[in-house]
Amino acid sequence: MRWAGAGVINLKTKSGGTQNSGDLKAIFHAKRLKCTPQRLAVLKVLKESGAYLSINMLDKKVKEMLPGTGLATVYRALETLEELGLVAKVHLEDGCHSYAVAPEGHMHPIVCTECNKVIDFAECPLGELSEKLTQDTGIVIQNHFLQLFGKCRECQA
Amino acid sequence: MRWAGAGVINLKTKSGGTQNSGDLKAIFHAKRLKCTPQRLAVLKVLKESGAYLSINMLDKKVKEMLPGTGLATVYRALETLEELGLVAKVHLEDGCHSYAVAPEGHMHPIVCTECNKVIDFAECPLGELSEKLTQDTGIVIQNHFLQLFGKCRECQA
DNA sequence: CTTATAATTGAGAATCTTTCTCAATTGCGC
DNA sequence: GCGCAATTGAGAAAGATTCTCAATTATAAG
Repeated sequence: MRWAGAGVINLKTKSGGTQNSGDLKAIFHAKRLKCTPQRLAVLKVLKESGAYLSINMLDKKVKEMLPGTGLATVYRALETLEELGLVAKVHLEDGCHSYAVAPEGHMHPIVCTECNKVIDFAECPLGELSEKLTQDTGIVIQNHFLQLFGKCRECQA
Repeated sequence: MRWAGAGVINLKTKSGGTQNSGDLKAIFHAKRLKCTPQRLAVLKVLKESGAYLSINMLDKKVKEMLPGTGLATVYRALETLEELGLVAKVHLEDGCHSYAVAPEGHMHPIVCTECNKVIDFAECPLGELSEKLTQDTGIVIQNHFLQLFGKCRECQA
């Protein structure tokens, strides 16, 4: 079994957005989705972690927070939360999918290769570049995917 | 079954590097790896495609070129070719892994979201940004992953 | 050109990941 | 509270990837 996030506990690097429970309800209800304890638990685990967590790590932590939660529900919750823009999915280098709380605004993550902690930054260099590339190549750039990898302060020790 | 590369045939957008058969042999032998027809077939399929191909598409095309080749061998060949830096693995948005010939030098791909054709560009904006981010955050940036998505000229019609 | 050897392969089994099915449950508008 | 549609849990099913092992093969050495 492969999983990311081993040993990552409550780094709280990300604020995880500023929605309070009422905001969240509204976000769900706006799309006729129910605000269920399972979905909230998945989001809470991600918020408290501040790191990219793999499905398996998430499943484990969600079961601790809300015993009885099924793996399929974790998958479904992540799908829903991603559609709502509340969590972001990434592809770690080993091919394992992981998830983190989605940052607010247009940001990109720096992922610590040791502890999977995430720090987002806003200086996206792709706006200008995209225009230039469109001019040069004729390709209409629609989207981009950018992640940086590095070693965070704590893990440099 | 999901697969990328549907209907992508011989776009020849990428040169696929300049190794001739002798160079390739040397590359393999330098790491005590054998230059087998299966490995060459996988590389050839990718070179002739110029697009990101999923495992299943690759398997299909390799079997056409070299009947009898097993799926496990395609997986193993890709692993080997990736270690040698000859092919690049990507994560398409649906989570499906795909592979393309690795570009020469430091480049990033623009992937057409319609046909999966790949065009690489060299204007990587992350050198300076990485330094700045390291100064700002203390994180030592080691690596980055960048892909652009768009619609190529042909697919805009 | 043989031969010996270690790397590689094919086939299917095994494992892991993700999705699906369906009856039972539960949030939420009324 | 009631009723209904959305959601859940559990396990089955499907899909993706890796493993096992006997048979084959590329390669270096003679």
